Formats: sequence, structure tokens, C-alpha cells
Amino acid sequence: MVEHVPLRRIPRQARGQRRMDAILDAAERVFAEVGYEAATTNAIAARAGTAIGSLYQYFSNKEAILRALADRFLDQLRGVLDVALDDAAALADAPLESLVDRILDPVLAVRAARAGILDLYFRAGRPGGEVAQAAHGLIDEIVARLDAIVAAREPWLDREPRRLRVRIVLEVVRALLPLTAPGGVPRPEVIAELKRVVRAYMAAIRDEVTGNP
Amino acid sequence: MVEHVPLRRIPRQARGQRRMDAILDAAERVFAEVGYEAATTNAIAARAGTAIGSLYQYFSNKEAILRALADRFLDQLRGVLDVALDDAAALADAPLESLVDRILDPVLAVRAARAGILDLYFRAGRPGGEVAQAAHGLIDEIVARLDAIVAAREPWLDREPRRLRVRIVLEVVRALLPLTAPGGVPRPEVIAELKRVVRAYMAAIRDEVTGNP
Amino acid sequence: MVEHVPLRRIPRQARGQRRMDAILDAAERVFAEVGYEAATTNAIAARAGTAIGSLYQYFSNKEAILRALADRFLDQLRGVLDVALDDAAALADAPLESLVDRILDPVLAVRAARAGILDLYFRAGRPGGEVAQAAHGLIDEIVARLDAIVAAREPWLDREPRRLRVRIVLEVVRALLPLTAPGGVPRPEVIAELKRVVRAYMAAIRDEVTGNP
Amino acid sequence: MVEHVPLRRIPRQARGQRRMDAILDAAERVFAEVGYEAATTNAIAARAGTAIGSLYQYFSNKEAILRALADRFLDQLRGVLDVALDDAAALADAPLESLVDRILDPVLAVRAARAGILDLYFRAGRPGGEVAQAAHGLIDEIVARLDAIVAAREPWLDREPRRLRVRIVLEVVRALLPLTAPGGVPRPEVIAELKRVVRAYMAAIRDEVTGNP
DNA sequence: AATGAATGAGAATTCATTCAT
DNA sequence: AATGAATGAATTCTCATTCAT
Repeated sequence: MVEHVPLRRIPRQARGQRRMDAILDAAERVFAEVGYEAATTNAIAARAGTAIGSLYQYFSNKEAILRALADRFLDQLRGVLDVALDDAAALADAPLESLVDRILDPVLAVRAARAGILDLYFRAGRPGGEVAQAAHGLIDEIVARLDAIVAAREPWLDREPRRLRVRIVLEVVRALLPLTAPGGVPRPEVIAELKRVVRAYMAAIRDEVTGNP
Repeated sequence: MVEHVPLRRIPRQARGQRRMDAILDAAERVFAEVGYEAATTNAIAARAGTAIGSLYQYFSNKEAILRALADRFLDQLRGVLDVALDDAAALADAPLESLVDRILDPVLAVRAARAGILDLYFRAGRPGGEVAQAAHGLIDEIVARLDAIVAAREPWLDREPRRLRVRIVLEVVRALLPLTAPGGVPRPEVIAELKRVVRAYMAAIRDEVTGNP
Repeated sequence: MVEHVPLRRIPRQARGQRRMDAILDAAERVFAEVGYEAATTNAIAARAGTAIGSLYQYFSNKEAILRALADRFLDQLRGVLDVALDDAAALADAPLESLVDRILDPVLAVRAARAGILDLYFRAGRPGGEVAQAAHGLIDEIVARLDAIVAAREPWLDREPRRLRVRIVLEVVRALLPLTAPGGVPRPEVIAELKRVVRAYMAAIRDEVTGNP
Repeated sequence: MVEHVPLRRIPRQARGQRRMDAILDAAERVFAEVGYEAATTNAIAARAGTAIGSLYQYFSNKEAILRALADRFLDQLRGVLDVALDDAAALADAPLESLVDRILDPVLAVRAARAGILDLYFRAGRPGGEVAQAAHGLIDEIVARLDAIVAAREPWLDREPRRLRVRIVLEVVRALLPLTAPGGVPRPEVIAELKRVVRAYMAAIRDEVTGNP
């Protein structure tokens, strides 16, 4: 669960909200371009067309911006996952193939639209650093939700191994996402391979349990 | 292939070589602890028990240390891979299972011994930054060598898809390695899953080509 | 013509302008005391009663300070020369004697008031270095303006020899200026000799052309 | 009079003398290229093909090298001046024209051969700095010797104004020397003007005293 | 609320000089 | 004597954050 960001001031007026969004938009672009560590708050403010002082009126420090960005992004992702996972839950008995498509396709769509930020969190940065922590929140939430789906589909799996396997799928996806559209150019053949890895792994798990070859 | 680092001074005396090693050892630890960007050359020198000036006698800047570290590590890895891949080549007809073991086990051993540096390069850091570039060299070499093995085993595969798949396996391994011993505690069950993913994926590829289910 | 300095921040508030001036004043003194190379930005900031960070808000590096100083000084000098040279132009037929006085007296006045900076640029420093370059701009402008006067007075002179001679007069003045008030003590007899050199040289040129002895 | 350099060790063997010369040769080139301040002792040692430690066995510090260089150069210059000034003294009654030639031509020859070092001392560098001090010695000696000649030729001149005028001639020569062969390309027309300035000035002085126009 | 000027600790790097081998 | 490794004070410049206007 992502801790809530120590917002310095919760803006009550639309103008404030607009300004906060502008700062977050700018931060997202700047972080994507040079990474979190190398990004400067002055650069973010400049990109947002704001004075640096205003930035600090909304965010107590650089990390708070990162956290708010994670929150904002998580909200969006949550929306996508809500649909995808509900769908998937409904398809509890559907074949693996369509399940994987149902979940991965929306994620790939999000990644296509927000490559910068997704890669930011998925690249993780300094161990124990701010980015790693913010990413942790994201990942934990996603794991929990996927786990619920798998638990529903395969109730005979034990909790711990199940969680581990979900985590592994997530890590695999996270590792391969950047290859699906390097430099913004979509590579469908990579997407196909990504799905193949996930399906093959999930099938292997199922077959082991059910005793299939 | 990682370019060789322009060392500022090639040590002529044993003392110098010892000191260079001490600096590299220190850098490896410091980079592992706080990451490349946050590591300071003064911290590295202090950890090496050396004056900052000595560090700069051997390395023209922080990046040169990173590169030298990559070179040194690559040498070690190359030794391990030489054995592993020769073995694997010898086992051209062996079942997938033993092939994967032959290659992954030595890599896991290296990772166990040198977690810090491996993760450093595998975490990649700022896009286009120094770490990313140094990592590139490493990865390219590893991909090329694995690809040669696969090409020998499965000559019917086309060059491009083959390379892509090798790359994907590498990325998967790279993504899951940190989970195999988080905080230095080995997790055999994660290793088992790592191997499962790789085997399942490789089997899926083989089956598609041979027409198996 | 001295290129205009890329100021990092153009001050919008009066406070900023005051601070920029303070930094330039401090730099002028520090440069005059120890020379450009030996001057440290920290010393300049300290002398200006400013934090080093503020200095770098206005000037992107040490050279930018030097350039801004040249600009500021050139502005002042230009003002003086405007008057002096206009006067001189008006006296196209006046005897050499009064012409030289008209031009040199204001220059000597500037030098008396701003010995430090004038000597800085006139001492030239490291060949091809920053000071030499900044000085170049100054000198070129002065030569061009003097040349225009001479061209008006002595239209029969060819362009190239004329420019050379103007340059030589300038170099002579530049070489002797520091002797006119060493350590701030004015030496009128040196000024007299300076004028004598210049007049004698100019007379010699005129006499050669007109065929006088 | 130039103070004698604190040589750390007066080399007794030819080998040592050769090494000292090599270091001085190297220093002369390096100083000429980048100036005294920017020259590093390591660069000098490298250029001399010597270890830095050896350099410090002969010279106690960077300034000592500069001083030794001045001494060495002064010895050469002294030789040239001995001939030139003796000649000139012999020509006590010769016309100004030939006197100036007798003195300036050898100086111009030295400058042509040793432009680097001559300009080094004549550019003067940081006020009160090492170069300025070393140059002082040189200049004082030259002034004294020229003054003796002039005193012989024009005994009616008072001591102080005479010295001043000699100094002024020297400064003029010093200022114009660099223009006589910028970038190593000799410019005879500049040499002609240089002589014209000197002659015109000296003639003006003589005429004033003798009451000529 | 907004602005942007000010701050200063801290980072990378250089280089004259010393000293162990 | 010679070598070159070691030293560390000093320098330039950055950037997160505060605060006066």
C-alpha cells in the first residue's frame, strides 16, 4: 500500500489543482528523460511554467513529487486493472490464453501511453532509494490484485508459492515491458514473446499440479 | 564488447596494482550500497584507505572506475561462461533441463558471490547514463555467447527470432536474479521458479517449431 | 566587439541588479589584486558579501564574470571615447599636439579611476586564454575607432599601414599606462613622456609622407 | 640583479647538468605554450623525459624553475647585449639611426629564436606574482646597461629623466616585440615601425635639449 | 498565493610536493 | 640518484530548499 504523500497544502481551488497537475506533468516528463536522481526541482518548475517557490508550496520535497506521481499513476493503473481483473475474474474458467490477454493487453496499452513513468518505477534506481520505495508500493498492490485472481482460479495452490509465482510473473513482465517499444517504436514480435513466456510459465505450473506432462 | 578503460597510469610497481585493486574493491562495495550516481569518489577513496588523489592517478573520473569494474567483472564472468558454455556445447543433444542447469548454476554462483556488481549493471540506472552504457557491453557479450549455443542446438531457427529469444531469456534471468537471494539470504524456491520459467519458455519455443502441443 | 555574456539569470528585481553589480565590483577588485587565474570564485563571492550560489545564479562560470566585466567597462570606455573622438574629429585640422591631448587625457582619466581592470585586460595573460580573448574585443573596438579619426585626418594614407600604425600607437599607450601611476601614485613626468612618444611617432609618419625632414 | 636561484643540488656530473638542461628546455616550451600558472610540474617532467621526483631534486619548486630559466636566458641575452652595447658605445658619435639598429637588431634576433621565453617574461602575468618578479630582474639589468650607453652619448641629461626615458624605450620595445612575428611569421613592416617609434622618440628628446624644432 | 533571489553543504577533480622503493 | 606512487588542500560548480518581497 502506498503511503499517502505529505502534501503541504491540499489545494481547494481549481487553480491550485491545475497547478499541481502541471507540476506533476512536468515532473513525469523530466523524470522520464533524465531519471529521478538527475532531475532537478528547478527544471521541473521551469517545465511546469511555475516558480520554484510554488512547487515547494505544493510538495514538501523532491520525493513528495515522486510519491504523488506514483499515486496518480496508481489511480490510473487501478482503473485499468479494475476492468481487466474483473473481466478476468469473470472468466475464471476461461483458458489461460485469453486470461493472459485480458490482463496484459490493458497493461501494454498503459505502458504505450505512459512509458516514461512506468519505466521509471520499473527500473527501480538506487537500492533502498526513493524510487525503489515508491515502486514497492506499486508492485505490492499489483501483486495483491493478481494474486486474488489466481487464488480464485486455482484454489488448490498454497498461499506462499502462489504469491511467489505471481511476483515472478510480474517481474518478468516488468523486465520485458521496456523491450516492447524501445524508443517508442512498438515491436509486436516482442509482445508475442512476452505473452509466450507468461503462458508457458503458467501452463507449467498448472501442469505440475494437475500432473500433466 | 566492453571497451578497455583508458587508465591514467598503468601501475608499474606491485604496490600500484594492489592499490588499484583496493580502489576497485571499494568502488564495488560503495556502488552496490548506494548506487553509481549517489556514490562519491571521496567515499570510494576513503573506503579503499587511499587519498582521493591516488584514485585519480589511476582513474580519470568516476565513470572510468565503473568501466574498469565492468572489465574486471566481465573477465570473471567470461571465465565462468567459458566453462559453462563449453560444457553446454558439448551437450548439444542433452535435454533442455540439464542444459539450463549447466548454464544457470554457474551464473547463480557468480551472482551469489558478486551480488552487488551484478545487480548494479543489471539495474541499468539512468537511461543513456554511464551505468546503462557499461551494462550494454556486458549484455551484448553474454547474448552473443548464448546465441552461439542455441544456434548450434537448434539450427533451424532464423537468426533474428533466435537472438530475440535469447535476449528475452537473459532479461528474465536478469530480472529474477535479485529475488534469488534478497539481502544475501538464498531462496532456493525462487531459483527453482527461475529455472521453471526458462525451461517452460524454451520448451514452448521448441514445441512450436516441432509442432508438439 | 565583445560578445554579450550569456547571463544565467537576468535579474528582474532591483535587488538582483544590485547584487550583480556587487559581484562585478568585487570581481574587479579581486582580479586586479591577484589576476584572473589566481582569483577564486569563492573569494569574489565573499568580497561581494554574497553566497557562492548567488554568484553562479548570475554568472555561469568564472569566465562569464570576466566577460561581463569587459562589457561593463567597455560601455564606460565607449562613453569616454565618444566624447573624446567626436572632439577630435571636430578638430580635424588642429595641430597634432592638441589632438593627442584630446584623446589621451580622457583615457588617462579612465585609467586613473579604473586602473585595476584596464591593466587586467591590457596585461593579456595566458596566450589564447580567457583574458586574452576578452581583451581582444576591447582592443579591436578601440583600434577601429581611432582608425576612423586618423583616416579622416590623413586620407592619403593606405588602409593597411594606417591600421598598423594605429595599432602600434595603441600598444605603446597600453604598455606605458601602467607606468603613469604605479601603485596609484600619479607620475606626471611619465604622462609627459607618453605623450611625447605618441606625438613624435605621429609626427614622423606625417613628415615622411609630406616629405618634411 | 636577479637573485640566485635556490638550487637544491648543484650537479657535479655532466649527466646531472644534462638533465637540468633538459628540464629547463622542457619548462621553456611548456611555459611558452600555456603560460607559467597553467604549466604543471608533472607536464614539465614528462616533456623532459624525467621523473617528477628528479625534477624536484634539481629545483625546489616551480618558481625555482622559472628563476633558473630567467638566469639562463639572461646569460644569453647578456652575451648578445655585450656585443651590441660595446658596439654602440664605440659608436658614441654615430647617428641615432645606426645606434638603434645596432641595439635592436640583435634583440630582434634573440626574440626570433626564443620568442616563447621572451614573451613569457615580457607579458608579466599576475601582479606581484612570480613571473613579474623574475621579469623585474631582467628588465632592471637591461635598463641599467642601456642607460650607461645613453649616459655616455648624452652626458648633459640628468640621471632621473634619463633612466625614465630608457625605461620607456624598453617598455615600447617590449610591447611591440610580440607584433614583430605573431605566430612565428616575421613581419618586417612591423619591425620598421618599431624602429620608427624608437628613433622618433629619441630624436624628439635630443631636439628638445639641443633646442632644435 | 506567487515569485524568484539567496543559501551553502557537498561533489568532482587538479596539482605542487613528499616519500617509499 | 632515480623513480613514480601517494598525498590532500584547494578549486569550480550544482542543486535542494528557504525566505524576503
